[in-house]
Amino acid sequence: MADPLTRNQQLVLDALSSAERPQTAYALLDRVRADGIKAPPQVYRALEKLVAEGLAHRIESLNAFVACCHGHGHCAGTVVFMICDDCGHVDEFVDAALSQRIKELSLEQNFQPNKETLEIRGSCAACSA
Amino acid sequence: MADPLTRNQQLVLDALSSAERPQTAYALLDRVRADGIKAPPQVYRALEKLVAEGLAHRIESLNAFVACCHGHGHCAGTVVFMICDDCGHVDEFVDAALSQRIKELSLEQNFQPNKETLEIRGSCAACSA
DNA sequence: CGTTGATATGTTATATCATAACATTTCGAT
DNA sequence: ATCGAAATGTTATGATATAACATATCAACG
Repeated sequence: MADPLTRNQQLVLDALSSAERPQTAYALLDRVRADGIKAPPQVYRALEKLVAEGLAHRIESLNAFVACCHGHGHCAGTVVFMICDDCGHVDEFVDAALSQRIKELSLEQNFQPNKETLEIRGSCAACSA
Repeated sequence: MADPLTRNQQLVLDALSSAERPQTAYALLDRVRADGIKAPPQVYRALEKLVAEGLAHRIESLNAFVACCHGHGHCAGTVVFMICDDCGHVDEFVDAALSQRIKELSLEQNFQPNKETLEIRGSCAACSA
């Protein structure tokens, strides 16, 4: 089910996990160059696997990636990202009511959902205080 | 409030409105070249204004744009896009319950939302039948 | 009018994000 | 040991987006 990570995948995941904020593929490349990774495809391939395994998420509105805060496996429901445009911090939630309403909406439309993206941009509690 | 559109803005909006599917900025550029628009910044500027006015939306997960199906002004609540990955069709909704839950979630976190992105990718009724 | 200031436009160049294509290596299963 | 699948390395290029600056348009004011 969850394949063990290869060297490159682990390096990219470590770089992502140790970052405070979402990282673009090229920012990650800079962080793993010292480990011998030299070109974008190597990073994108690792990210593809990490995202498929649920260990990382792509933030569409930033063209960047974050490590999944749950550390392993897939989340049960639609993942909500709250993204602070001031400090860059991202919080990740799953809300049952929200997930349920999205499922209902899809059903009403006879739409077969495959992947949902929900990103809230704004100011976090600390920055808007 | 709603400024009248300039020539370039109107050209880009027309190109977007007459398209069946989301259009990238470069696809739009191809569609308005005959009208004398020659370079990406001209398209991106027009799009920026159209999105600000609520006449168009950016689909983050596609890096593409659609004309707002309501034709004018801003939508009351979080806009939900259902995007068919088979035929490319996009439907746009606003759902009160969903919008309300997103507002509540933000409040719970003391997060000041500025912009929400909710995109559901999958197969539409026609394509999944 | 004619000037002025704000906004839009035109243009070039370049930054940033992402993948195609193909050669090589690694490694588990037989 | 060999074979095949998967991962990796590498080069090149495609696709998306914006910086920077020059020019033009146009409404408001004296």
